[in-house]
Amino acid sequence: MATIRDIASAAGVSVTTVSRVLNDHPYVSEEKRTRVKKAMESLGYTRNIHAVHLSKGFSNMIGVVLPSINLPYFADLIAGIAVAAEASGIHLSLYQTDYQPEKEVFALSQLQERQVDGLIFCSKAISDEELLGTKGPILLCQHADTAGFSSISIPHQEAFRHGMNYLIEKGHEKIAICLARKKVMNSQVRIAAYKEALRDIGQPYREDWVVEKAITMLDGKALFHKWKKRRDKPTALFAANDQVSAGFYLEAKAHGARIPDDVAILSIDNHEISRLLGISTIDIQTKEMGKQAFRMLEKSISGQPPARKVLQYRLIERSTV
Amino acid sequence: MATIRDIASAAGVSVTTVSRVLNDHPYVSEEKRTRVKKAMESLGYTRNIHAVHLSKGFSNMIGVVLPSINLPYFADLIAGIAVAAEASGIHLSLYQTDYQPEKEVFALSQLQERQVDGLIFCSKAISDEELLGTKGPILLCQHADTAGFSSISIPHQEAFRHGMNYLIEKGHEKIAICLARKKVMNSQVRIAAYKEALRDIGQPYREDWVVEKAITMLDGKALFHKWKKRRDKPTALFAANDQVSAGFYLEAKAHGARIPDDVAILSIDNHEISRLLGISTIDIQTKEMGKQAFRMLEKSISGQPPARKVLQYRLIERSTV
DNA sequence: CTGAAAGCGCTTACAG
DNA sequence: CTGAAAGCGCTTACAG
Repeated sequence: MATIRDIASAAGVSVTTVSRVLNDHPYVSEEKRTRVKKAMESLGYTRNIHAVHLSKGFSNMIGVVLPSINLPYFADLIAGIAVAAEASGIHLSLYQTDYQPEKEVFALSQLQERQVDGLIFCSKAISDEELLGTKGPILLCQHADTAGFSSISIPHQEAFRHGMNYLIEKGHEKIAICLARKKVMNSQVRIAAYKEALRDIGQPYREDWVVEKAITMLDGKALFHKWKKRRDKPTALFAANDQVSAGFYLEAKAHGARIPDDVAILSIDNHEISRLLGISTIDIQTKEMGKQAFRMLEKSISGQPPARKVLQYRLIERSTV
Repeated sequence: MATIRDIASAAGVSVTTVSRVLNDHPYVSEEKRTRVKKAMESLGYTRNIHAVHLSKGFSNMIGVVLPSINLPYFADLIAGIAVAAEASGIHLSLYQTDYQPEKEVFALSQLQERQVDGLIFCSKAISDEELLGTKGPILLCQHADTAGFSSISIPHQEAFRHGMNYLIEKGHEKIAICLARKKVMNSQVRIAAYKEALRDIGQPYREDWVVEKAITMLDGKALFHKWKKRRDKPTALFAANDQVSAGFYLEAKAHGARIPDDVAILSIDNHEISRLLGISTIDIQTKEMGKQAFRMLEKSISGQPPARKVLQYRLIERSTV
């Protein structure tokens, strides 16, 4: 492998000059520039980026931490991040955690080691303190209790409450909800909003009406059968993601249930599937959040102080409520 | 930032010893090892990975080149790659190309610069020659005409032909097909299989029965309306992906069309949605291909010669044909 | 078990 | 416009 030293001697210039040519610096005579370019050409030179990184102290690469890119929400989020990163010439390194805290800690260590210039946490299992404990630019795509790092989020509690109110206005009092994972923060605030809404209309909180691990369409499908078997049926289902409501909806239709008469469906996401099926949902601008997340991280990297941003949600009425 | 030099002097040992501790080398006395660890602890030492990379000459990172991670097929593929990479302690860097050749060329340049130790092309727009022209381990998840780099693929032509035969056996002669992008190789071989099958049953090839840019569920939905308006209707639709057939199917159902009586539907992928809707499809083991792709690339990186692998497909009969 | 020293391949003040 | 030299922070024969 040819190095800039080889190029320098082949072109009869100093390594400094070669470096200048490489970095499009001005102050290189046309003549030397061409000589250097020719030498690079004939020796098949390619820069060793690791040396550049070591020398410069950064890598133009950021890390994206997420449970799995195989879930529509995260796929959207990362698509947004990717668009913005691309525009800035920054590359993405992926850290799939599968919700395991130690994987998140690992990503943090990569930041410490300067493998990446910054980290976007699309979701997290570790505590805010652990995030704070590591120096380096971090952005969280989720509500943060602590200051000290940047965050961007949707007011999930308000949004969920809004959805509940909407269902209540439409005459529902017996409402079941579906969440992905109870322990994660977004679920916690949704449960809080749920309880609050029930209290307001004087309905009891029923543990068995809070369904967990509802993630895929197949989960939604299974849910329909559980719903059907109940004696005391909820009249509305509020799902934390469109996949679940789509599965439920399709299975319900297949078994002759009337939506929304037999059971109303509302969900969160506004993915293509909800549009296609006409499912009412709450749009949470996931891709846009990804874009803005990147830009905020970029600012942190360039030394600006932590910031917080909250995006707006929007209830989209279709035909399932 | 503390360096190993700082640690060395704080612990009263040489940098060599510090490096040995860092890399879990044997041949370090317990006593020095503890002294070094203490020093690292108290100085808050974190290794600079760029120096390691420069020194070692590799980065334990591979690049994955794909049009967009936002498409189910690629999401599956990368999920498979990620699982296998994780198991080997290798990290993933993403290159989203949006089908632009120059983005692929860029990924190639990253390989040259040793940013990544190898590259997996999940799909490609550039020619085999361009791939061959760059040294370094490359794996293509697609049929390769040329030897010189590794590849893993599904026999798409055979699979498509198999699907055509299946439809024909079921009595269909008027078959329309849907593809994502005509220019890509997979589409080309599918069109070839399509023509061949038509020739065998003495049907003319009709350009207007080859639908392009069919990618999402919404595309499928729109397609149903186009189908409905035709006088001379195909009796079967063979779509290159489950999303399209799902959109078509759902819209057909919504408008009272009978499947498969009015129009049969077959697709390729075997994603969750096809299972949910009972759509007949051809399973192409996308995730498994991702896993194996990684392992093959790993072998190339460790110096083994290029290899080719072909995976099997499987037609899954459900209720739409 | 230990360390001095060379090397990985760039960038960047500094001096001219 | 140009170059000699120091520096980025590790790893790794080599010699002991």
